[in-house]
Amino acid sequence: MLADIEPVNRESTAGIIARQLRDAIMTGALPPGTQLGETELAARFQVSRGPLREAMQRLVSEGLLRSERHRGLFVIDLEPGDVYDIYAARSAVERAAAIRVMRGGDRERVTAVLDAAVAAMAEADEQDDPAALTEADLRFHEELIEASGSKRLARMARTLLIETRMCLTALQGTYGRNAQGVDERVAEHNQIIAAIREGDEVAVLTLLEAHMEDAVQRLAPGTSLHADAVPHVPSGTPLPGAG
Amino acid sequence: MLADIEPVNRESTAGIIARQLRDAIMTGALPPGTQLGETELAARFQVSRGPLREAMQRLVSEGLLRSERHRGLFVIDLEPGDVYDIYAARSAVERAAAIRVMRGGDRERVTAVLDAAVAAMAEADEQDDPAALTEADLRFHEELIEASGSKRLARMARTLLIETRMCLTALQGTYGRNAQGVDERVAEHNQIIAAIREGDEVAVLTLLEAHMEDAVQRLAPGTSLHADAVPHVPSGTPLPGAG
DNA sequence: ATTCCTCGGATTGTTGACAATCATACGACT
DNA sequence: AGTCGTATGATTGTCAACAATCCGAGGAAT
Repeated sequence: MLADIEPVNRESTAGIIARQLRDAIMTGALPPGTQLGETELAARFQVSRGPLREAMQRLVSEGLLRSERHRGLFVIDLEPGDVYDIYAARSAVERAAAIRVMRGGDRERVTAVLDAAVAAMAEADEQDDPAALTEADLRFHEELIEASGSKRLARMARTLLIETRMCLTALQGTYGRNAQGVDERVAEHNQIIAAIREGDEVAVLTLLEAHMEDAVQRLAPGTSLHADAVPHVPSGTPLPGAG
Repeated sequence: MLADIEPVNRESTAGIIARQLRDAIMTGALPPGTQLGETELAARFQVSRGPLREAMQRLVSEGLLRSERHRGLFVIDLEPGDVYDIYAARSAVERAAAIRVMRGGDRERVTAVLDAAVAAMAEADEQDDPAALTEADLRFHEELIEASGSKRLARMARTLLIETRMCLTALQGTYGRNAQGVDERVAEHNQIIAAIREGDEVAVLTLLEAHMEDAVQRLAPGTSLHADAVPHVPSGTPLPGAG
């Protein structure tokens, strides 16, 4: 059995660094608005500035970093309108993923994986671990998209889920949204799983859309996915970034 | 009146080169499978290999280039399954964009812009200019997404439209799909515009989905968006790349 | 004839140094 | 006192050289 022994080195340095940077942004180690000093980061990664810059350019094209010439690279600021934008995009991507899963996907395997994610959510809730809860929540959606088998949906979703987590950490201090809606969230996820298991595509899509709508409501009350296109919150007021 | 005079330089070299590379890939100047020699390209852009490599890393993260360590960067090969993947993703993105346009978008302005694109299509058809026809077709969809005002949908669509054009140029020699379906295509676009003008969201979405489905049918007959998840065409058979 | 090994050219990966630009603090002038 | 101009330190942008790896040609051995 010499299966899956092909990956020898085969990952570029830029790719490795880019992944670590994504993690740092996602977890809040690099809060929105932070400038990424090249010298310092390069020293931390133990590489020179060249590979580091290449990695950062990847994140620029993903929209996670914003580039100002001769000034530096900064973690993007999430303005209120972005919350809507992110969830609208996610809604589109996850809908497409769900469709693909329902038509020809291995529904049994999918529901098993998703069940595990929801179980982890409940577990995290019992232990009052909001970080683990968020992680499990996002894993649910990540697995759903992974199950679609679409390279492009997966790539788009990766960035969107990072931004989602950025929103959550940016807003979790503002609103005390802790134990409040978790039962509801778990229930919504379970309903989606049930619909997948039963093969009811319309129900899956409906539940998924409602779930995304609820998520936006929880994060930015009054800002509906179904409201006017770009809900005109006063722009230029970035969400809280660093501590 | 000192409006919109802010953009002085403010675009990184990597950004400029990346844009040109995207164009080259889109137009087929860099066909699928082509290796991008750094020395040669750097000389052509009149820069050193540093900025060029940074630009190429952007395209890697967009999925337009594939990186093989110590071997080089290559334009991605489009396999049959990718045609389906691309159109499924486009369908999701454009659907979301259409929703946003229908809810709070300036429908009058949008329809005007889209009308212009369709007019360009008809014009190109009369003059037997398939390249211009494709360009106008893609412009239609690009404008629709632009009108949604969503940064993220626009970013995702940009890559998808490039890949769409890659598919078209890869297959246009194979199938003689020239004058055959253009009337149908123009008609479909016009129907979408009409539905937008009338404010009939359901009709817009239905027509859009049908339009994407037809597009796949025209490109890869037998491969439906609605068929089994990843239609199992024999993998490892890339679409024709270079001449 | 085929296989294996070795060597040389060519390309990629990485680095440190240099040039250009920006931000800030300080001082001069109105 | 306030504003402008200047100098200095720090950071980014760019480059050319060096190291590591890969690919193909050629030859030797079986």
